Amino acid sequence: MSDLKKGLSDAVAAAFVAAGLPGDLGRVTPSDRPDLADFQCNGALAAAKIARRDPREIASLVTATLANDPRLAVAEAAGLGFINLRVSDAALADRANELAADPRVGATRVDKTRRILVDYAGPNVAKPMHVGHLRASIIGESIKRIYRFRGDEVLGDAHFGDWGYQMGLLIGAVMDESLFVKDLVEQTNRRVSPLSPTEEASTFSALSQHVSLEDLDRLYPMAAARGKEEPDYRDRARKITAALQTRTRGYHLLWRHFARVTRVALERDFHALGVDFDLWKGESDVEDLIAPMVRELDEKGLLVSDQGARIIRVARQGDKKELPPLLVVSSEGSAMYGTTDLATILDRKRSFNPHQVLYVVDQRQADHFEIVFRAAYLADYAQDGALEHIGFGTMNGTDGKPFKTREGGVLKLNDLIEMTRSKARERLREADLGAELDPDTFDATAHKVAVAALKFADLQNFRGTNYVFDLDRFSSFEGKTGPYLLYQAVRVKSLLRKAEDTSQPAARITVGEPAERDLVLLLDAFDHALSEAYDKKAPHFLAEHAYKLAQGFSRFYAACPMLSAEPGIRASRLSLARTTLRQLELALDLLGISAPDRM
RNA sequence: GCGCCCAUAGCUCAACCGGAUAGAGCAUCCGCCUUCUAAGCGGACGGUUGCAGGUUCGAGUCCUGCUGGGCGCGCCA
Repeated sequence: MSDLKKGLSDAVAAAFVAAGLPGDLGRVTPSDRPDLADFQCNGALAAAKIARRDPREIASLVTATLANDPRLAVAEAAGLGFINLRVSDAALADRANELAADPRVGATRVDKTRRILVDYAGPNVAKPMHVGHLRASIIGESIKRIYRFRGDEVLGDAHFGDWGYQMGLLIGAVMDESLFVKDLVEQTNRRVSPLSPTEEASTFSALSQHVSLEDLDRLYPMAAARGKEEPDYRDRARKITAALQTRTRGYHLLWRHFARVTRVALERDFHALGVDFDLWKGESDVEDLIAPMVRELDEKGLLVSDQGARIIRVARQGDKKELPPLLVVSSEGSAMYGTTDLATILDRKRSFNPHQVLYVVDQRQADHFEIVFRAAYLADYAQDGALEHIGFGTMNGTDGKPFKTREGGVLKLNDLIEMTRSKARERLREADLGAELDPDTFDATAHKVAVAALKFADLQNFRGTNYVFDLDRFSSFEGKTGPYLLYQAVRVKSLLRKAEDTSQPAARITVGEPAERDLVLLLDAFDHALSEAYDKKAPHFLAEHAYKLAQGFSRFYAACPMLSAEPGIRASRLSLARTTLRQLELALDLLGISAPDRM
């Protein structure tokens, strides 16, 4: 099944070929002039250039061929050589019925399934998520869903920051604070035999009594600050880190506890945001790969000694800018974050062998990824071009500077969500919506509204640009917002409930009113928006579509009464409304947004 | 200093390999609830697409230069 755009493009292409011109000139796009046409083709203008002929003449030639096409009510040459196409109501109705019968509501699949790994969010042990994690989570989740829905085999990996110096800092800080933990860890450190599973379980349970996520939240910033100030404190943390890396039992056990409590809380928070990962591969998971990897890189002749460190040079002839090398081993003998990234690429090649890895990470890391990717290609850990950095802009406050709280601190993600949720509750009460809902449902609804507000505000912008985060604007819930989209979905649901004919077999859709035409044309444009979002790794194409669809529905809703219409019209319109709802909810789902039943 | 990104309506953002009259939302103003949820719908106002050149029948889009802003530039991640 293909959309009208594609079907008409084929027809126009054939007409160009019949006129002795290249078929790819037949590309059809939605019309810039809805008053004149539904679709247009500008190929005659381009043809005029290459064939040195009059564009109007070519356009007339093409439209003459198209005159017999039963799908077209109008095919005419206009202006300088535009080809204007208007689809017949019957063809539009056919397309609408096709969509109504399609479980995917018009969305096609990719021709060839690939294995795709999406690396996004990147939460850290013991560090609460802040607004900076929001974009990565939102965009990454949507890209993951879009790729999966289009037919690829996709894994989403949280890329958990669970290793390194900060772990040493934290272990030290926790032991300072709790004598119990200190004793437990030191005792375990001295053990020669591994703990049995039952011993492990009871130790974890004991640790849970003494070290909570709140403790970690509180201790980490303190420890990080002391590490900067006090050399002794820093040295101890380094020693603990080294001991952790050699699996010293007590440290390792405590570290596993950190990772556990953090991950449980993070998964809960992510899930509330509609963000779920298939993998929680941590930096620690590739720790064992690093030493052999370094040996192998050395054998491949890629490692170079420089200023006491071991590096891979990645600069190429013709680079505009001289890229720094990848630092594989520091002069102190430790692995750098680029080393871990490289080892992760190797690990993924072995475990999943992805055709493509998408790194949904802040744009500022562009150089870093370029360096790591080049090193990976040199080492043959990935096929040239298989690694792609999907950069996004920073989230700024209304002053245009990176988002900060009023006190100048970093806003925790949970606080942000709670602020949005409370605005949503307030707004629901004001509008006297959801008054009949029980308290639990009311809260769940407010939560959905809040998530929609946050996510849509982000996803309506192209990911590459910075954007201004303005909670007041987002939570006003008027205009182009997530709640608007939910509201339209809820209106359809309410309508269908009232119609009480959800069990009735889908009625034949007919098209007559302008609002009906426009709505069907919008429904038809879904696959294109989805493909664009897929190809460009840019969910905003889909967000834009969802918004236009909601808007189109709202116009239709205002212009075309359903429940009071005569039976044939009523059934047709209800079927159209139902199809719209399905596509709208599908698009929202691909954005990571879900609509309540009532609000 | 070198490099990357950005600059579109008062504000926040779109614009499908270069095409007709550059579109939405907010804000402002005017209309529309005895009928399906007014978080809605219709309408008005609002633009020399940062500046200057160039390529082209045609440029927000491509090229060059400039101005202004953001970011990055090996032993933190």
